[in-house]
Amino acid sequence: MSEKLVLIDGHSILNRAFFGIPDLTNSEGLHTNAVYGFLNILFKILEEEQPNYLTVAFDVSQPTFRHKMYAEYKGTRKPMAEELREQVPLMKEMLKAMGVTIVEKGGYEADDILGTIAKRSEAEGLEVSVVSGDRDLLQLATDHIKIRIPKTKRTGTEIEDYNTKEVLDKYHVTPIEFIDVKALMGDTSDNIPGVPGIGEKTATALIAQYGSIENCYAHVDEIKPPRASKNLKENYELAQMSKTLATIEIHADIDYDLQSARLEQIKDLYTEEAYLLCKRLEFKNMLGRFEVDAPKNQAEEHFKLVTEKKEAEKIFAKIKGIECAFQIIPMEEKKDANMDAGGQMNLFAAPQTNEFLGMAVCFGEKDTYFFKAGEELTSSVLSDLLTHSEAAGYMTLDLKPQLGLLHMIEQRENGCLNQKNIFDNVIAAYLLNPLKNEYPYEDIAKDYCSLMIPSRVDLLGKSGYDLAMDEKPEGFLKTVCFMAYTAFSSKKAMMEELKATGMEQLYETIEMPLVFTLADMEHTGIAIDAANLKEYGEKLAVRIKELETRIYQEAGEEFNINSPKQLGVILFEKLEMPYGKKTKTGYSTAADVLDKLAPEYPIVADILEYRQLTKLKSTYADGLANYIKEDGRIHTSFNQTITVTGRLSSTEPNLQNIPMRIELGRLIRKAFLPAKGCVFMDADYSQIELRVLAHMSGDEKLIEAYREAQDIHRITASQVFHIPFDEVTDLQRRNAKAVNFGIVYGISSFGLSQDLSISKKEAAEYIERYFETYPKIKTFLDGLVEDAKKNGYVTTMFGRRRPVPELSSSNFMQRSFGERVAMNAPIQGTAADIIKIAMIRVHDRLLEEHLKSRLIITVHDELLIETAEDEIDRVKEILTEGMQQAADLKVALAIDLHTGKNWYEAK
DNA sequence: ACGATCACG
DNA sequence: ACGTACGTGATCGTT
Repeated sequence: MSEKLVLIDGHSILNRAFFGIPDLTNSEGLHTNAVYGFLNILFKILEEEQPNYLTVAFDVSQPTFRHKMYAEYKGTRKPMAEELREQVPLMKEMLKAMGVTIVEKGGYEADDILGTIAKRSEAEGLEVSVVSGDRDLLQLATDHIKIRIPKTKRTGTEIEDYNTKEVLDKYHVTPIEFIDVKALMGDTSDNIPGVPGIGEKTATALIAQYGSIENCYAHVDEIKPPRASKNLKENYELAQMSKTLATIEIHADIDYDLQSARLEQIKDLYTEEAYLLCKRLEFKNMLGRFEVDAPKNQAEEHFKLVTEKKEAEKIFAKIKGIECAFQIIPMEEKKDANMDAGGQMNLFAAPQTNEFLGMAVCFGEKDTYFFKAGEELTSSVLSDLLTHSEAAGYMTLDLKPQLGLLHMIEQRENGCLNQKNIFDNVIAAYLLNPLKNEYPYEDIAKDYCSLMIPSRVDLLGKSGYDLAMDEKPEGFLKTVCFMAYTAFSSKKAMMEELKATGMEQLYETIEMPLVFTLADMEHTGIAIDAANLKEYGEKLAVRIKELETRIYQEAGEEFNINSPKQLGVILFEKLEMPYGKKTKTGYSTAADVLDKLAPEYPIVADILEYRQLTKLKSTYADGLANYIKEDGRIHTSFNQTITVTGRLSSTEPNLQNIPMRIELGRLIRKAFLPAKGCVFMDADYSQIELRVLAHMSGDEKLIEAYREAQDIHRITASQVFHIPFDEVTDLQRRNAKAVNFGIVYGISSFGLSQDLSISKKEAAEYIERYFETYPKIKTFLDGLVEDAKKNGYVTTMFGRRRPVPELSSSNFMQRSFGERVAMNAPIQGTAADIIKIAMIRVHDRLLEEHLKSRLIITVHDELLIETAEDEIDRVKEILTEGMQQAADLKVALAIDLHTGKNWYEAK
């Protein structure tokens, strides 16, 4: 069998990948989508073809001969998008790292290089595949040269293949004739002028009949229709030039050594260099290909396993007076002491004494230990050893879940390990770059120590830690040791970076203390009346059943109402309702679309109610019940490193989106109860974001407005529309309120017009009047966008940063998004900073005064305290003062405070 | 795994 | 001409 060569049109495939794959950016801000897409196509082709040779051709950036000819004819090509341009050198670097032969030569386009190499190689008896996104290359197709055109589809990449036969079938001309077709019809994207008035149809017909442009002219008077004949006669030179432009050079003067392009096996591409580059570009799922080749890290040689208590004590004694990193992996599910795997009682099982599987400790380049929890050296013993080790300072990755295991919940101190001397590298990494979704240890090691270390997935695969401990003890040990090693090694650089970016204070006085506050809140949890929840769910079920029956009747058939796809077909095809919007996948059935149809079609109103009720039942009534623990309470997780603005988020379950706006949903809050002898005390900031805006912009009129009126939206309306306060209509107030919201979101006339159902022009007028009334707000917001453009980030009052990479995008939509983000982030972020300060103060105060009351929930601008009945007055003072004095603004930080015997009443 | 939808601030 | 308000998470259906 003959040998195989794969030739790739570098720029063309890069280009295709760039437009086919949504924007990807690594944490350095490098755009990487094109490189990523290119590699995917490359690997797919290689795996399919298993070629013996591989070569990639690139254009050189200077204008080429063919290009120049056309440039004289009509301007120049459109410049390449910046996000793509920066990926060209990156792509070449990647290919070089993989040892792939790259051919490029000034004066030639990639087409010419591909054509020349393809023809030469064919002559030498090879099977050639040319991979390109460009149909121009079809002229090269023969029985031994296959043109492969990848298409990015939703289902993945599909490749169209063309040999002579496929070209004939699809275009009704031979590959050589294809040149002439192209020359006649022209191609704007390829800068081929073509003959005016001749399109694809005529060109194909002419060439199919006459075989070439030259022969067309030989018979030009026979040609029909006469219009085509006339056009041809008048544009002879243009046709000639087009043909030259369309013809790919196959005798280019290039040096190409086939043997140096040899590829023994695909695995040869997975070099260490390429691995490192993939890591840098953060192509995580690409790394799987490199399995065996992950380079070893020096530190790994010094990881030691310790199981003896005596030895452990000796090692912990060494930590005194120096810094030490520790890392515990909590058990994913607490194993019940007396149950066996099947959940049966097992009276003979040893009692479960270990709360965690082991602890890694690192206090030097050559001192990383893994202490495996066992019978004598229990997790509790390990905790004590650590907390009494008298280190000068500690570091760890993701402290919060470890605090309980170290017996530090609700205790401000435990031995010498106290909250003042712990550094959490993940929290620091989040502050330094809040854009990432996760902060795995290998990223921290890479970003702050330039260390390349194997990731958890490299070492353990995708299995959970618990399983890994049993199945891959080696990998488990290494993972935890690498985490401690990373925490130890990166602290210094991270601390310096925090100082350099002005976030040291934010880190030390807000984020770190908050870790302890949140741990306490999660630990306390909130009580739920399961019976109440169940009853509520049953009530919903009855009504849902009714609605279901009616909807099926009205539709004339049964279908899945929860499927937007099926619902779309029923409403817009079967029942022929006018559809408003469309989504990528079909008709939109979103609430705002259905709202407009509801008055006319009873079925739509029923569907809306059905949606509402099933949402309440599945997410809240049934959903929350699954999270009730043995203590009758729900313990949510407050995540501190998720949002880009500095807010917290809540998961498993999310207690920050419990229904409120609609009465029926709001009733769920009656199932949230205070402990016996307690009431709920709930306080929320009144328009904190608008107040922050007033302060940060320094706009006197808005500040003044806050000093005198309770109803800020009404006074805004009065000032913007120049009417007396008492004469503001409800509509005017509603409009003013929408504008106030819009301002905080980074206003756009389109967004406001959508919200108020008015024209874009009217919305623009509102905004203009608003800015006339409060001129400093406009100056402030414009300044934020300017800052963001200049620095690449914006900051909150307390120094929190939000990078805004979208502002440098060449895409209008992305850039506009960047502008809105630049306006919103400092406001939303400052509000988040403020409530965090309040939380810490309130929480700490409750502990200092040894009160029984506990802070248990936060919802962005709201705090909920489970308050002992005999402490109500004092807690009210603490909460009020804690929230109002959290920041010193030019306007007061007003709060609304309520108490009640459940969350419904307290809010 | 991802999009559509909808709950909250 | 482009085509959107800012920030989240859970559930469901579809791929």
